[in-house]
Amino acid sequence: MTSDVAKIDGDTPTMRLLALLEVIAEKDQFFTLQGLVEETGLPKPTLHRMLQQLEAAGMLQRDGDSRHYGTGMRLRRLAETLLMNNTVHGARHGVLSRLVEEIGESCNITALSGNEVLYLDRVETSAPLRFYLHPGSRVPVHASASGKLFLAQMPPAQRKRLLAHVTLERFTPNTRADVDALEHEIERVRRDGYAFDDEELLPGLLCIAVLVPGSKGRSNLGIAVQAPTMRLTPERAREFLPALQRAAEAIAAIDAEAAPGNSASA
Amino acid sequence: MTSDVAKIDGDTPTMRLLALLEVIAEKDQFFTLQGLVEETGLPKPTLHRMLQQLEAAGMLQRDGDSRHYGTGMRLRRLAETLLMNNTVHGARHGVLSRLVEEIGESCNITALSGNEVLYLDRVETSAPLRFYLHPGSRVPVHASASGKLFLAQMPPAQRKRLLAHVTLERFTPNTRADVDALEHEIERVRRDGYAFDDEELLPGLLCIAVLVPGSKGRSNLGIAVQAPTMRLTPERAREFLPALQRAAEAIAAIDAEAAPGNSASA
DNA sequence: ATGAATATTTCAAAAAATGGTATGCTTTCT
DNA sequence: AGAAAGCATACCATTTTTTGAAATATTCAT
Repeated sequence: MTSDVAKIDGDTPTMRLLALLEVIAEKDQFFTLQGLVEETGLPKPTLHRMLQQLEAAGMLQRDGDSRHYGTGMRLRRLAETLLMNNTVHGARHGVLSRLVEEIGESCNITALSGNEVLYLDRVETSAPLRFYLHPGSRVPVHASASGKLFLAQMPPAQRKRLLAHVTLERFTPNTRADVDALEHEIERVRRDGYAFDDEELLPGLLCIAVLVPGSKGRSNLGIAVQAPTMRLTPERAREFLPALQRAAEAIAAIDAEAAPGNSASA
Repeated sequence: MTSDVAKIDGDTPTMRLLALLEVIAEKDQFFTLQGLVEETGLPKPTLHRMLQQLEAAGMLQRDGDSRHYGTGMRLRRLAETLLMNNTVHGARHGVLSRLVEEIGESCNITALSGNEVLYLDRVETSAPLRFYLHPGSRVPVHASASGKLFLAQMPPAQRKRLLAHVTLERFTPNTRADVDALEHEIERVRRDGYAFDDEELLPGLLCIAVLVPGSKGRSNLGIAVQAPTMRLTPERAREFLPALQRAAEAIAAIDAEAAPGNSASA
């Protein structure tokens, strides 16, 4: 038989529950306890209890007396409510779309998450030649434009601590793979206010990024343009900076507006 | 500011988590730990742990070193997947099929996701000439009938924020590509209770949509008919309204079929 | 700098989840 | 109809997680 199963192996009950919800969300028809047991590899009594709880909570619904489960109204309403109120993400996405339209290359919004740079959102250019990097993926701090920006604005102690736990892997000849080269580069980034990734992660990929201004000078968001070196040179990339900066400020404005307790209006 | 809050008092960790997700889903702004403490009445360390776990799972996302949380990509994807798949073989799909059979044109169910309209489900007419639009695709809010309905029922502040960050791209001469024209149209839509898309997105495509009634007057679901202008005029489209409305109510009824006598024991 | 507000860690007690095994209910095969 | 098989549900000792008050650390405002 097919082994394309999606075994669940959460470390904690919470993780298991979330993973289970994801499995259930994929279902386009009613499902059974037994089916889930086979699909997830979880013990039957455990799964039974989880489904029972979800049903009691109104998140699932059983098809009559039968043994078929489907999504419940509460779960559907949860999903709808979530998407409906998700205006911050929508607004950010809009800014990103506009930026891509203006400069004609793929752009993304990044955040520092742990020791890595996380792609929060991305809009692709319509040009046929392009790198495919999905939102949700992660790249190392030392080999990405956004990562170097995050490092540059960090207090030295914090940067040192972070770098101590990171392997400076060399991906290409351009990668800043030792601390001295990286610190030197970071110094430059701090002075300039923007960062390049000039084929430091992937050969042929050029990236320029700026920080999204945060509430107190510190920010965890970056915005970046990525393009093949075939189409984009560092010189021309620098011409994108005003547009990038404008987009960054737009995103900062959105976030400030959406942050309760900030000294803005109420 | 007194106790109109939605205290959480789950009996079990699972219940608490689900209730927490619901509270979070309601947020259209970033939120803080402290804010949730006050809103839910849960002890701070407990809540802190829950948020930490959700963040580690990618369900939430923290805005910098700051203390603001927002929804994470995984949570949004979960919601979208759920809404997408939930309909394909479900009762909603049946309603849609019947509607298509009754009026003879392609119909779809839509939802607002972020700042775009998401096609949840679609049933094609059997007529040979037809626009091919798949479920899962997205269209801009300002150039679709459903999108205008969603905008029309939104609180003005939320609509303003959404529109502020959307490019009102002009797809055709009919596109409402500036805010004034759009707001005027939205006013009309709110009055009428239905919306047209009269070749505003694609030349030759006419669309009429109504909202699926939601629980509190607000809904995130729309249902729409789409047809080539060769076959359908706005006048004739209006004749579909009773059938559309009936279908919308049928879908609302399906979604509401959670029996009220199911309060948790315990 | 100082104090106030907030986030995070700690830890022992309490609660819940776990899953092998046992039991009971339904369907299906002969 | 009866028997066998498949599946859902109950049981419960053990393991694991959660809990939340108090303590500590951090950040923010003045």
